[in-house]
Amino acid sequence: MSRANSAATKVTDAAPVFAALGDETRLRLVSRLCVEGPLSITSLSDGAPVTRQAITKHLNALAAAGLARGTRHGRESIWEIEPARLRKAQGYLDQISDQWDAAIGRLKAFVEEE
Amino acid sequence: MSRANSAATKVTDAAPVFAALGDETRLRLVSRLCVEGPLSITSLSDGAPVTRQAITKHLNALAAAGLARGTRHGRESIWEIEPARLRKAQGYLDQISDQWDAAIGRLKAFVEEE
DNA sequence: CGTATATGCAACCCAAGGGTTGCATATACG
DNA sequence: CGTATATGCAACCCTTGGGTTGCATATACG
Repeated sequence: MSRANSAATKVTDAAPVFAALGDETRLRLVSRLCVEGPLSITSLSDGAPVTRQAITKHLNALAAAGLARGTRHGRESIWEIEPARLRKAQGYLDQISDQWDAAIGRLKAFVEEE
Repeated sequence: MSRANSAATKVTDAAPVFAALGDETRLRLVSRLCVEGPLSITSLSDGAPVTRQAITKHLNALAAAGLARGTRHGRESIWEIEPARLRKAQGYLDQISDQWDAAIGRLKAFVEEE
């Protein structure tokens, strides 16, 4: 089942990425940025149940995890998704489920061997 | 790119799952359970840099996220992975990256239309 | 039955994280 | 130039979460 699974990174490296995705507000930001493309901070704050400052903090958290990137254009800073890290997160989950598949395979082989 | 993507769940539902995976200790537990199969708490604690109680807490956190399940056998409780949730987490990431792909597609179409 | 092993429960500690308010700063625009 | 808009910075609050220690409980085993 594993998709093109390039990096053979240590699985535990994924923790910060998952942690970044593990917040509803941030996940919603990621989703919006994916769907609507690059947006300014105020745009992202519109309709959000929290303050603009909170949004800023979350964006910085996403940036720290390498999931998003913001650049200043004039008086507003535009944020966009960093797709590479998203792919990498998928790779991590694939690694884990591959391990699980392999374990199932070994178990089945062991049982049938009896 | 999207794999067999069954559930059309709200993306934000994924947050608790990612949050559960967003801790190095827990991610290591998940990995070990995938590779080595069902294990007892003390087995999982052996070699870990933290206390058995800490491991127990993390296992309960994984259980709360639906990622693992423990059943008591005699005097020890054996923990195993709940693969369904793992698949679901993959589905979430697929949803997000699909959205991103779609956005790219639209952008490209828009540019070429000019 | 007595002891060692495997967990569970509970209280407690402390740092991190999400959220807010208030104010400063910088850029667009008439 | 003056004003409105878009952000940045910093201090502060409070809850959550990871981790620990101490003790109770239950089961395997000689």
